[in-house]
Amino acid sequence: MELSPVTQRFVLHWGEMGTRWGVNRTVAQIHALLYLSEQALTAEEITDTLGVARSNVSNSLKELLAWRLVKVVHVLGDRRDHFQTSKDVWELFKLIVEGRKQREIEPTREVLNDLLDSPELQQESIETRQRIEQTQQFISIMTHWSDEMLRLEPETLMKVMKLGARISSLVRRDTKT
Amino acid sequence: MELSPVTQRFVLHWGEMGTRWGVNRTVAQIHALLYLSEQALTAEEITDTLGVARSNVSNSLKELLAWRLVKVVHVLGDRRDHFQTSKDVWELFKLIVEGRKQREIEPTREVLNDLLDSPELQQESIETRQRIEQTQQFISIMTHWSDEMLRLEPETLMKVMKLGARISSLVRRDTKT
DNA sequence: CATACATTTCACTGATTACTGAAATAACTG
DNA sequence: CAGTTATTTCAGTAATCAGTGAAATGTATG
Repeated sequence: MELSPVTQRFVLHWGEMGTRWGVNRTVAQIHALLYLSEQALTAEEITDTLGVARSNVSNSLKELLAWRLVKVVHVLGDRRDHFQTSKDVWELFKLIVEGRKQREIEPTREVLNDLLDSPELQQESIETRQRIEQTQQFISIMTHWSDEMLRLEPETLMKVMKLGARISSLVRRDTKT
Repeated sequence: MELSPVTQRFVLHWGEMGTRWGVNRTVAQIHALLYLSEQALTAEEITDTLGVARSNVSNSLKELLAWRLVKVVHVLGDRRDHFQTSKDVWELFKLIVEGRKQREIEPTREVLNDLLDSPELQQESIETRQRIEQTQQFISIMTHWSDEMLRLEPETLMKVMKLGARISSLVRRDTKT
């Protein structure tokens, strides 16, 4: 499959950024490709379009499936798997945040809890103890809040965001009572 | 400088996570060390404590300075630079979000704007054009919103977060009028 | 301004991660 | 169930990134 100029630039850029986003180039390219594609694509088609090894596509798709960013669909009369991603930016965003939370935050939270439980903690200065505790609390509050925000209806969330900083007046009014 | 068990585990873990957070191990370790340290430390002290090459510390500190996570302070009667990081989780969080926005989002926003401006765009299907446009809009809204949120007073932000999902009722009430 | 100390640069090595392609396995079809 | 097509595994290679240590550069002080 030949890519149009715009699609090609989009896919290549997404690939470049992939590294910064914590996934490799191929994974990001495949996701970009599926995102712009009208139909679900087979691994073979992806391989041809991107010009990478078949096995690379296979592994990358597995990673995208693990992130739940891509799912398998089937086409009548075709035994091959076809792959598809959501076209809904919000949905994608949620999945990405969720994934990153699992990989980038959860392990740290566990370690911090562990440290706060450990008997050696008593040997530390008050400052250190406080700092670890504050870090742990901060992470808890942030993850809890982000969970709640992502559970809201997109429209509601949109309203909240549109409100922006003016939220502060609302909050002040609300908590004053 | 010898590290206590708790500090050591903290520093090592922070280092491990560094890679997932987009910085290398040493950078993350140094940051962790400064975060728990009562006083500002010299590059030499950091080198000894972490057991890495002096030059590695130098480069890592430079990276931390670029993130503005660390700053140089001076001690009377000592010509060496001493390095310090904020102990305020909020402040650190803001700096990290800001840095990641610059590195992970800004380039994409530019490319998308570029694509939307390009003459080749006309060759694309309506669906593709819409998808790119939605992506661009989404990024704009999100970055603008996060900018505003991070500018709020920590206490205000705290209230907003404590409110959590109940924000939706507030918003509904507010926009109904 | 010479010396000593402090810091950075840079070429190299080591470690990690991404990708390939052949071989193995699995899944469907006549 | 033999043949065909689809998919995955895996060992090897390529590419990238992290870290080292010697040499070069910079900077304060007697």
